[in-house]
Amino acid sequence: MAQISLTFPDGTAREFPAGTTAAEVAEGISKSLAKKAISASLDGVHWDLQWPIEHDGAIAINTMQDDAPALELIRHDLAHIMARAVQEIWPDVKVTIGPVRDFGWFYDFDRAEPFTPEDLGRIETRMREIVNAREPVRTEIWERERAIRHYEETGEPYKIELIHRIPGDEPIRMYWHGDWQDMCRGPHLLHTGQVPADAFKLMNVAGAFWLGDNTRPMLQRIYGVAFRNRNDLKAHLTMLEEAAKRDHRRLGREMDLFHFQEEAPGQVFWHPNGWRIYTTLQDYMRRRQDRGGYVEVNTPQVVDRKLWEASGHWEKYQEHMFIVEVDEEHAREKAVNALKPMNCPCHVQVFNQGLKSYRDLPLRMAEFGSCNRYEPSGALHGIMRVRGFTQDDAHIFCAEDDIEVETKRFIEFLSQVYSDLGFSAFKVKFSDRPEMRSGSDAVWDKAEAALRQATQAAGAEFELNPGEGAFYGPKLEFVLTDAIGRDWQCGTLQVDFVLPERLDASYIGKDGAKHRPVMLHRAVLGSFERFIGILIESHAGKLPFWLAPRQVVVASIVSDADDYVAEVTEMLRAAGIRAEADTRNEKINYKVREHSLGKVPVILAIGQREVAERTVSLRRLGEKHTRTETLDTLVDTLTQEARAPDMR
RNA sequence: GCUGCUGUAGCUCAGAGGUAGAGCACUCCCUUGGUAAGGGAGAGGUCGAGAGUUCAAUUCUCUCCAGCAGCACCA
Repeated sequence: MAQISLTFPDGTAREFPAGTTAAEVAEGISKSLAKKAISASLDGVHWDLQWPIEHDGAIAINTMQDDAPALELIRHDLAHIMARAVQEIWPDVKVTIGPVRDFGWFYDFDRAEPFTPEDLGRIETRMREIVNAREPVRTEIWERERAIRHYEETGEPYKIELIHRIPGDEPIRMYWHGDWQDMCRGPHLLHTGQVPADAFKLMNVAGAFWLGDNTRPMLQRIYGVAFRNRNDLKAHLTMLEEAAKRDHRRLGREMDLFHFQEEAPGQVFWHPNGWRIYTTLQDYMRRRQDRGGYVEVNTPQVVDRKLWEASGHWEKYQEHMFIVEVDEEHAREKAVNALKPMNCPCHVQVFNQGLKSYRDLPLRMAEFGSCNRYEPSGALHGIMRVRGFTQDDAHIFCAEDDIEVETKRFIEFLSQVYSDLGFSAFKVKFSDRPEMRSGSDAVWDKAEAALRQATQAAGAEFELNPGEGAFYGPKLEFVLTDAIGRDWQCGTLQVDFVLPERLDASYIGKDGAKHRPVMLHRAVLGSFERFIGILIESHAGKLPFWLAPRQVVVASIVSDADDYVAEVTEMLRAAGIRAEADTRNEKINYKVREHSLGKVPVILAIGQREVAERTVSLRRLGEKHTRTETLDTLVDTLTQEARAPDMR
């Protein structure tokens, strides 16, 4: 029999007969290791202990101490165990797929009746029984035809469809958890008892389209989370509770920032406190932009459909625009307008006024552009995804040769802003051509190459997001994360050779001839609404002093201090601090609690002592101790802190 | 938009086929209290909207609207 050589992590190598399983390799090292083994890593591939090894390679045996493989196996085996439990309870349920994801797994089922919360309890109980029964897991490779015949007999149409989607050269692998069979790539554990019985939990049920395709049937997806031990599970559940407290929708109410109501779904009613954040952020952005070489414009809200037809948006996004029909008595035809869903076509109109020369380029045209989009009802989410919003939008009209330097310049600009606002880490995604698109393949080749090259030149690391580009060009997405780990696109940079063509933008080059400019669509915050949502969640409402809507509350301890409280408040206001007096007939404990919950960064308490000494007792949000300060130092420190990062 | 769930006072929630309750918040009174809830009294609801069943609907049924979770979408 042929021999193979396996190298272990410590560098030693040993010979084994070809076809030896990873379990046998572990056995060969030591009995105790074999007992603890859960899987192997073979040349970086996660390898089932039951799989035979046919070639030389580097091998490591994994135990439950190895985080990544342990969690993957626990979660993946639980997906199968859950599906088995479901089919044991309801034999007519059809199974589909069940991958590992985030902190657990999900499995999609086809069942006529909805799963109820009580059903989840039943499933979970049955799962525990299966785990405690320590049933063996075994695996086989099957002929494609045999697998199809099997699923025809057992009535599993989704599995048959999956088989047809597996490339012809890939083996069809079957797994059994006890007697229950599922087609699966693996790897898996050796028996169900290796899954910790007290470290998983079924979370919720939701609909999900089969194969992610909204023209296919909707299945029921059950989500679960699982960890290596009970404490990790508990920690995760606690984390979710904490995250819920940071939800911007909740904090928006508690801090009195904004509200929504039925009459304007997806549109924000900003309250004074919330609007303060908004305008402070906008003032900051405007200063940054002014200094970043942008010019600011403002363009119409209601624009004739002809412009949207010309830009190509009408064809692709008509369904998602707010249409405004104007029925003029004497007009021969109804005028059909749309609320602008984005600003770019209008910016081209500004660009097109008068002849432009190459000397005018690059022209960086910015607008705090209010847009309206009829977003699908299911997409709305607090102020993060809305139907009315304002972008910190800009279009850079430039020559093709400028793309690289402008991209680099933009990434630097964005990084500066993000770091000012407390986001040092963010993801970058590169999205290339989608199926539905404008422009020839040659133009797309050019645009993608230019953006890719420029991004690499700027030293930005990105992950690829295939097919996710805008219809007119490839894009970079700058992604931030909310309180419970959901990603949101904020900044973006899009290279566009299409719109200038469609809307006939041109400039006179050095050679005296007409040329097409390239447009770079870009936003840093994305929308003020979404970005403020992210800001609130990432700070848990405790915004930095310069952004806090209410910066200081001056609270009286006794009513004899009221006049002095008014004096201090007035003094702070005169210095540009957002200060309020609280002279209500309440105890200081009460006032401290209320304003702490309201996330006011500084509370000044004033009693007889402070009045007599002309000082204040200063308490910062989240801190227990207080300190006494004179009025001069107070105004000094606070005005310092109130300065925006770009003014320091 | 799709699947499921939810909608009762400003907020968080309880409730039952016979036209409603708590805590907090609010108003007033007492209290002048030193850093996360002092005491008392009062006011506050077309039970999301419409239709149906019923002697009677906030409660049951249907439709619509909005919200939540996920999916799909995101120029």
